[in-house]
This record gives sequence, C-alpha cells and structure tokens, in this order.
Amino acid sequence: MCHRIWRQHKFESEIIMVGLMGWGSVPVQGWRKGPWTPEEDKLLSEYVSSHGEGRWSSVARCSGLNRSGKSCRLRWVNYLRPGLKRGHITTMEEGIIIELHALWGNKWSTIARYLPGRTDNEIKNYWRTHFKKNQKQQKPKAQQPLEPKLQQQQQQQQEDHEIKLENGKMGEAQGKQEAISMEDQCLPVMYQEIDDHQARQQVASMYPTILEDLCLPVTYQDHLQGEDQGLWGGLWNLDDTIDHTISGGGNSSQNYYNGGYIF
DNA sequence: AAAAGATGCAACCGCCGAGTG
DNA sequence: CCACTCGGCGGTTGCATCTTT
Repeated sequence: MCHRIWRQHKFESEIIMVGLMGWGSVPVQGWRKGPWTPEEDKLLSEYVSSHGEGRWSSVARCSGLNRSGKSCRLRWVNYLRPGLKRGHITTMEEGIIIELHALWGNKWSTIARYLPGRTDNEIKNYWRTHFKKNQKQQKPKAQQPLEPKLQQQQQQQQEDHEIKLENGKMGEAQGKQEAISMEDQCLPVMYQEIDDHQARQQVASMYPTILEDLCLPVTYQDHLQGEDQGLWGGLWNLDDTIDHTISGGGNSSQNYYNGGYIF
C-alpha cells in the first residue's frame, strides 16, 4: 500500500509530452502519465458521478485532469468504478475463469461479465500469473486451440449471432443497456444477452460440471424459474467465505456456497 | 543477510470497429 | 466511399513486493 503511494508521488511532477497519440483531437497535449494520485482519483470520481460514464475525451478535457480520455476510462473501469471487488480471486471464481477461458479463449471482457466486480484486466493478470506457467508445463493440451468440436460450435454460434443481428431480432443494444445498468447496481448479469444463454448452454454441454457445481441454471427456463423463486439474487456474491476447492474438475456440488444458499 | 527469481497488478500501447460528417 | 474520432479490447511492460535459495 505504502509503496503504491510512493510510486504515485514518484510520477507526480512528471509530464510527458505526447504528440498525436491515443485519443483526443488536441494536436499536441501534455497528458500526464504514470500512476494516479489520490487527488486525480477524487477528481475523476466526482466528475463521473455527476456526469456519468462515457465521453471520456470530454472527461479528460473538462474534469481538470491532465489525463487522456483513454487513461481516464481505464482508471475508472479498473479501479474506481463502484462495486469492484478487491482482494484475491476465490476458488470458485477461478473455476469460472478456467471454464470460460476454455470456451472463449482470451476474451477477458466477456469472461469478466460473468464475474461481476472483477475487471477484464484483473482476470487477464490472474490468468497470466497463475496459468501461463502451467500452460508451458502442459504444452500439448493447454496450447492447443479450442477442440474441433468446440471450435465448430463457436463458429456456428458466431454465424447465428450475425444472422440474428442482420434480422434485427436480438435487440442487442437494449440488452447491453440493461446489462450495463444491472452491473451498475451490482446485480447478477448472467442473462444479459441471448448470446449469454447460448454460451451457457455451451458451457453446460462441453463442461457439464461447472454449472452443476456452481448450481447455476443451465437453461433459460431454469433461469426464469429461479428468478420467479428469487433464487438468483445473490448468485454471484461469491464471498471469500468459500474455502472449498474446485480443483479436480470440481465434482462435488455439495461443497459450494452460493450467495447465501448452501447446496 | 543478500541476491535472484517469481508474483501481482496498475498502466500503457496498438489495433479494431462503430459512429459521424 | 472516405477520413476521422471515440470507445473498447487484448497484449505487453514496468516496477514494487514477496519468496526462495
């Protein structure tokens, strides 16, 4: 903690001249770089609180921060946004990461959607530090791309997605908007899009253990039913109270604690 | 105790796609 | 159609801290 503050001050007076880089239409702008100071954090938080997220280039110009819009967005998303979890990734979250990475690969932002409170950056870092090493040790399996069957499914899913988009049946924009507002309220975001439902089915078919082990609904009907029964409200409240291992395929569902429900 | 290596993580970079004029 | 800006994403880097030797 202390070292972070020290590092921040280390860069305090450092102004790096940046030409036409990144965002912003300012021809030559001396954006500050390096670690954020508490004052900058405060400025950014206050600005976003009163003006909302988005329009990051305006944030950069109007908030009084001498930071690029890109930098402001990153800081907000990865550090200042309300509802972010700090602390270690739990074993359950780890299990989800493993399963979803097997399905989607390095789609960190997509994976992060299933772990509210965690950022793509955090998951990415976690994966790199915890699993990259293992991948090297277990080259044949880990470095392989997706299994042919899975790849085929994924391709099919992508095609379906595109067709739906073309037909205007998905209402994706609306879905995303809903998802965003739900995230803002730190509520479960499992079923924000039809894609997610399909993905869930894929996870269920390819990796049958995780949904069972995590006691997640496999089908949309399951989800709706669960919603009616108020079962999923705390689903993603994966507290550190969980101290059960998911390793070895996580073959026992009775060990898991899900947001207040002990299974 | 000191050096070396591993780990954690914030932040930057470059690229891409959507939107707009 | 083209050029440009913006927002977002994945990859990478840099550095402090922790752990091992």
